[in-house]
Amino acid sequence: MGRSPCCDKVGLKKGPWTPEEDQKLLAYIEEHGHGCWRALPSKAGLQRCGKSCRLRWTNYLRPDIKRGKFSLQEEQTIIQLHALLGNRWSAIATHLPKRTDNEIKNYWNTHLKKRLTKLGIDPITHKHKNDTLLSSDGQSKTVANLSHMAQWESARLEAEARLVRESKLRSHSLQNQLGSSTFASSSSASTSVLIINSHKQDPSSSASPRLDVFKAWNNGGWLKSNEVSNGVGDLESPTSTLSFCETAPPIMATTSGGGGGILGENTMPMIEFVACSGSSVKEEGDQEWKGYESSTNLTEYKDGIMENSMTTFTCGLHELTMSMEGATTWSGSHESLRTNDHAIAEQGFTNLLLNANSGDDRSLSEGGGDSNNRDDSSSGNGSGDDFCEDNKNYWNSILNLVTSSPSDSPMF
DNA sequence: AACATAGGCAACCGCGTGCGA
DNA sequence: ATCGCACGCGGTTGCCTATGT
Repeated sequence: MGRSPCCDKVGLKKGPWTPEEDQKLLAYIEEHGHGCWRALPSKAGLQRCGKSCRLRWTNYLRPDIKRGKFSLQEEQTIIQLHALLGNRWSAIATHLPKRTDNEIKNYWNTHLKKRLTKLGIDPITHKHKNDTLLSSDGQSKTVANLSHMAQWESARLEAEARLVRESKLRSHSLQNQLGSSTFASSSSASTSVLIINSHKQDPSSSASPRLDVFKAWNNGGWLKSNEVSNGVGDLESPTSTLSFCETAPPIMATTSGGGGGILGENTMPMIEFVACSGSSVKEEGDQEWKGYESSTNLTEYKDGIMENSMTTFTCGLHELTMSMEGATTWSGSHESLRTNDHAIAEQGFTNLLLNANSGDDRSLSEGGGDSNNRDDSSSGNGSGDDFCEDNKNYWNSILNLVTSSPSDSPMF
C-alpha cells in the first residue's frame, strides 16, 4: 500500500483559517459540493491542501454542527460511550449528532477526563480506584468483560458502516427484490440492529443468535460479577439477566424518542439489564447455558465461561450472517433498537461524576429533565453498595445507549 | 502592569484502510 | 495481485486566552 502523499506542501498555507478562506470554502461547497477534496482547493481558489479543507469543513464550517457548551445529556453520553468504546471518537460522535469527533475528543481531554480523575476513576478503564476494596474479583471482571463488550460494539459499528455501504450499492437491485423473502448478503458481519430484525422476521425462532450474544455477555460478565458480589437490595444474590423485550413494554412510554432513525420506527425492542433474584438464564430456554448455571463455584469456571461466552458470541455473529440472508432490506421494514433515554437519565454513576464537579455551575436538574434520582449517593464517596448500584445503572445505560441507532448520525 | 502558567481549542501529522486502475 | 490515491481517524502540537502571582 502506497502511502498517500498528503498534498503538495510547497506554497500551501497552514495554520488558522481566515474569514476570507472560510468564505471561499463555504461558497464553493455550497455551490458544488466538496467532491474530491484533493481537487477542491484549486477550484475554490484556496492555497490549502485538500486535507486541510476537509478538516475545516467537517470540524467547523459544516452547517449542521452544533457549537457551544455540551449539555448534561451530551456529557453523559460521551462518558458512557467512552467507557464502552474507548478513544473511538468518530464512533462516539455518531451518537452525538451535530458534534464532531474532534470537538468531543477535545472536550473529553480537557473536561471530562479531569473530572473522572478527580473522582478517583480511571478515565481509561472507567474503573473506580476503590474497586479493589469493593470487590477485587467481581468488579475487575466486570471491567474485563466490558472490554469484550467494547470489542463487540466496535465490530458492530464497523459492520454497520459496511452494511450501509453495501446497502447503498445494492439499493437498486434490492428494490426489485423487496417481494422476495430472501436475498444473498455478502456482509461478513451483522449488527445488533439486524439481530433484532432477523429475529422479527422469524418470531417463532427460539434459537436466536442474538440471544447467544447477549447471553454470552450475561454469563461472561454480569451474571458472574453479580454472583460474586455481596451487595444489598437489588444486588443481593442476584442473577443479573439481560432481558430483551421483543415488543415495547408499557414502560417504553416513558422513554423519549431518540434513536431509531435509520431503520424504522414500528417497534422498539429494548435491552436492559435486570437484576433479579433467582435464576433467569434457564428461562431463556437455552440448554447450553445450564452448565454454567449449575456451577457452584464460578471461579473455577471463570476462564471457561469467558472462553465459551466469546465462542458463543463468535458463533452468534456467524449465525447472524446467516440469519441476515432471510432478512428484509436494509431500507425496508427494519426494526430498530432505541435508546432508552430514561435509563440514561436514571443512571447514577455519571451523576456522581457530574455532581462532584463542584466547580461546574450547572446543576443536575439542568439538561432536559436529567434528574438526579440518586441523591443519597451524590456524595461521590462511593460506598460499596452505592457503587455497585451506581455501576449497574451506569453500565445498564451504556448498553442501552450503544444498542440504539444514532438518529441522524453522519455515519449513516 | 508585566510576566508566568494553565486551560481550551483549532489545526496538523501520520497511519490505516477502502477502492479503482 | 499489486499499486497508488483519497479519505477517515486518532494522537499531538501550537496558538490564543484566561487566570494567577
